Amino acid sequence: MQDLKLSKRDEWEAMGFDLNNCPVRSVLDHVGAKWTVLILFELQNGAQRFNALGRALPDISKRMLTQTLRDLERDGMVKRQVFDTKPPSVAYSLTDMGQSLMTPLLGLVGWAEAQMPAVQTARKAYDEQAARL
Amino acid sequence: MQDLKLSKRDEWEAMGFDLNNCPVRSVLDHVGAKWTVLILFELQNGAQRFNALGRALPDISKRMLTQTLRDLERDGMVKRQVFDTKPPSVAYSLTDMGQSLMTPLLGLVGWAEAQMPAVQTARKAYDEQAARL
DNA sequence: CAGTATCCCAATGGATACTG
DNA sequence: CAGTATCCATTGGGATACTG
Repeated sequence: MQDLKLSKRDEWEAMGFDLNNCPVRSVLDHVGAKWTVLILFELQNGAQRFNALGRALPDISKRMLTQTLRDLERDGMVKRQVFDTKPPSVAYSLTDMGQSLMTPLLGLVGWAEAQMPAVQTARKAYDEQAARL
Repeated sequence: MQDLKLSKRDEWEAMGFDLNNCPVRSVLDHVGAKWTVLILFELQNGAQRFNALGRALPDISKRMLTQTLRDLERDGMVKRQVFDTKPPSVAYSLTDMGQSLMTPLLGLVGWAEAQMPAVQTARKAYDEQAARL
């Protein structure tokens, strides 16, 4: 109980908690990224090749497709498999971890879809109120 | 079955789906924002005043605290209540919708905490592999 | 096919100073 | 106390062109 007077910031620092290197944040960042969730959902249908993914996603550039896939691969959500054919062929698929992420992610997305009418109502009310000033 | 040949992009457009105005994305954006989740968790402890929130959060600026709270208020997650005292006093609290978001959000955060060791292992392996090239 | 390499712009968010 | 107002650095991400 020696930290009774510490602020939350100090507590966190004492625990080695660092916002800029927070594991939870690194996952939330995936969710916040523009294409990650779309790619994850697409990969749920099974392994997909690079260009197939690109075609399935609305308006994603090769640049962002590569980058997002690399980020997911680095964190162990996606597996990249190169086949030594020519022309080259590369397949992307969900790892077990990536697959297990889908459960909480679907929870969040489901909530978002369910609440969407309420959100839009709230937003409209807020904006109209703001416009009146 | 007339859309058998349509790409996913075309399907989505046909359904009026627009990435830049997608309700699901607008929720995911909250999750991806730097301070939202921290604020939401803090508000779970009950209503909090502006400066109290600021003190509870590690290194958030007034600017970002205001902005994040406004974003949440606009979407109906947070309620802002002004007391006409002087000096002025303002209390922020979770709405029912905001409270109901905590369930799927806790699911995601819990998953992130549980997977964090695996993520760090994957990341280290990936980085070492990359360094070897 | 499956990427890289560049360039560039818009948005995010931090620092600081000021206010009713 | 609870904010605004400004300015500025970093980042995210789109467009385009090129490559093994």
